[in-house]
Amino acid sequence: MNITARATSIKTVARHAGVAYATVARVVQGKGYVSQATRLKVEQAIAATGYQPNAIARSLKANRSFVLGHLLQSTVPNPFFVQVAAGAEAQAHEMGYTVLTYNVQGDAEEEKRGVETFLAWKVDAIVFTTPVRASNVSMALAANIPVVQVERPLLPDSDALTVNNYTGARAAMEHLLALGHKRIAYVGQSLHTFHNTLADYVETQRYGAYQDAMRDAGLPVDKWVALGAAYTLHDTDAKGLGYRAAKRWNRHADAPTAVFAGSDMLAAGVYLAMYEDGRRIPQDVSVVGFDDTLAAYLTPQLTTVSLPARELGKCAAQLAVARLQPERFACPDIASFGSHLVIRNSTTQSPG
Amino acid sequence: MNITARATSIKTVARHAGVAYATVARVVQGKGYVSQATRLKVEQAIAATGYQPNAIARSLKANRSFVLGHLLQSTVPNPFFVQVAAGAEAQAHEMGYTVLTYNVQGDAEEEKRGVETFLAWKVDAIVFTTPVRASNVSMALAANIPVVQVERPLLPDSDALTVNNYTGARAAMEHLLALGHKRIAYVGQSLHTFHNTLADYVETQRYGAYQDAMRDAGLPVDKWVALGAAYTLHDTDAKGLGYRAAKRWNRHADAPTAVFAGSDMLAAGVYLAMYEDGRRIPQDVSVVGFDDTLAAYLTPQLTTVSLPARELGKCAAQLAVARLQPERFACPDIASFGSHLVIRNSTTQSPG
DNA sequence: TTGTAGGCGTTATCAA
DNA sequence: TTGATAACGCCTACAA
Repeated sequence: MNITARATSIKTVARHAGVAYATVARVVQGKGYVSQATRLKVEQAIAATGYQPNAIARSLKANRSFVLGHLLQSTVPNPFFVQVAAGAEAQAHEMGYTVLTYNVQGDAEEEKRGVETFLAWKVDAIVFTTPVRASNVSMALAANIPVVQVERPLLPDSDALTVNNYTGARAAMEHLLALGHKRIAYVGQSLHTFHNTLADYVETQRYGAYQDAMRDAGLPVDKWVALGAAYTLHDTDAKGLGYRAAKRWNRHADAPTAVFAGSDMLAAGVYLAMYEDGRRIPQDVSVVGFDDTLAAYLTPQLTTVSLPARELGKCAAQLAVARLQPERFACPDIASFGSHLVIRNSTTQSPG
Repeated sequence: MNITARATSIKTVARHAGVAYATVARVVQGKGYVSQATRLKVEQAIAATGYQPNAIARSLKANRSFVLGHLLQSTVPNPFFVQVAAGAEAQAHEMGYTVLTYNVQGDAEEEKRGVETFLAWKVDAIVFTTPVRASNVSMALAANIPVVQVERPLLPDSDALTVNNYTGARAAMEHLLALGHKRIAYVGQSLHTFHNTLADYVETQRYGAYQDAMRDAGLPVDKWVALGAAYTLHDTDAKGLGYRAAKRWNRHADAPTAVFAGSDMLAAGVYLAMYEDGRRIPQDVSVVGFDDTLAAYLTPQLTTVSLPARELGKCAAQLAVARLQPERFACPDIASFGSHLVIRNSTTQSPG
């Protein structure tokens, strides 16, 4: 495998067709004057030599790569970010852009390497879904290219796509309350120890909706709450926070009749604990999840709050491109992301 | 946002330091003779200007990008390929390479665009996990760069990493047989209608293990079999083939006491059907899955066959790099991938 | 309508 | 030890 063998360039084609290579360039790009006869000659030469334009050279010259860099906070086990990525790719392709995806797996140093790689390769814009460390976002911004932060912005200085998690979470709570539940537990991601309202955006909304709903219903806000790691980055097992919290609650005679879990993965752990302790879902205890990732694969299928993952990705890509080519692409509506409750079979009337 | 603003180059640094730009290049690369004094001057200039080497220019010159292109057959809903991708990235980074990941989502045309993109960007090697269409693999091979096909090779002409699915599948069957099950059903991916032994590698092994085990045990091989789509690319719902097959089987008085599902996603569907029909897992019916993706999130936790997803990715990356730099990196052992049974809580003695 | 030539940011080969 | 310069493949004035 001779790695230094170069592919056929515009020059090879030109020699083959007996024209200057500027002529080949004109044919390839389809602009500028070229006579029918020479165009034909060149096209034949291109076919014969199997010429493919070199994007690297083109990008070096144009200072423009038509590539978007997409940093994913993690890809396993929570598939949410992967769904965002799929949306971003689809939208970008439609607009003539390519997306390079870099999985950070929750590691800020890895995220730094990702940003550096993207900057070295002169991507046209960078999307963070979601950023891990604020300084990495700063680094991207310093390159003076469009930056989009999806779902959990860490810095206020760039475009950000946030989802109203409150409405969906509140709807979930109202759903449980309407079913007559009074002892409703919450298990979710703990807030950052340092005070960063931007970073805590999502958790604050989910947990806040729980607190507000309970308070408004005249129910205790702090009695059944477990905060911790809602998404375990490296394991693939339901026996995390949700499992442990539910096991603990189940030891009480007046155990909760409903659990609102801050993620589907936590809900899966709650399922397991309930199964082990002989509490049936939904007859004995109702469960609501969040994210709609695992939900439809669980038995019974999980009532959960759905987020517009794919749309977020599409919007992020469109926003980045709109910043790059405002004359060609309109800025999408970035204020419209909501969450909504999907009622399946894990919730029912409170047993009393 | 002025997208044509160019970043500081080696020239800016040279001017800043009052040296020729070749000198800066020597400092940046750390090779060639540079006096202590000028090195210091240059380093200060680099810091002052915030210079970052331009990978595009470097790659154009060197005809070498230190980038691997990774085509993923799909990323949602089945997370298997994503796990492979994470392994490939980790290994590549260790060897000084970057991985660009391109999600194909099962679409052969999209895969074609992916290969074209990678070739245009002159990636050093291409990994298919797994290839969708043979001609796309051919296209990659035609560029005369290392090509690795992971798990389901479509062409025999390149490096391929395959997993012995038979041993794990056979172990699953022996497990069920040892538990006294006689009416064991199989639900899995249908074979290709066109005869391609390479493409059918995986399915043939899983289904073949079922058939062999049943035959060797003197049990009927064709009685409880459902073949179809084991991974639904676009939906996120358990109500697919596994669900439908189990619902159908459950209508018989002598319904199977065990189900061997060719994927965890199918097993999730089987769970749902059993739940709806009041058949308890594992007391009334045992279930075994394949892939170990959803398994630990299901209730009860699913006995399944685990594949070395991460290791496959790592090996694919190492293999590609070994082909590129045989003097620096050894070729990994590519013949050692096995599958193994992970016994959890979805299997028990046959009820009779 | 076509050809020539300069430059994008590097690296590498010569001279100086 | 340093500097000048020619590529790499492509694009684009400008000249012919």
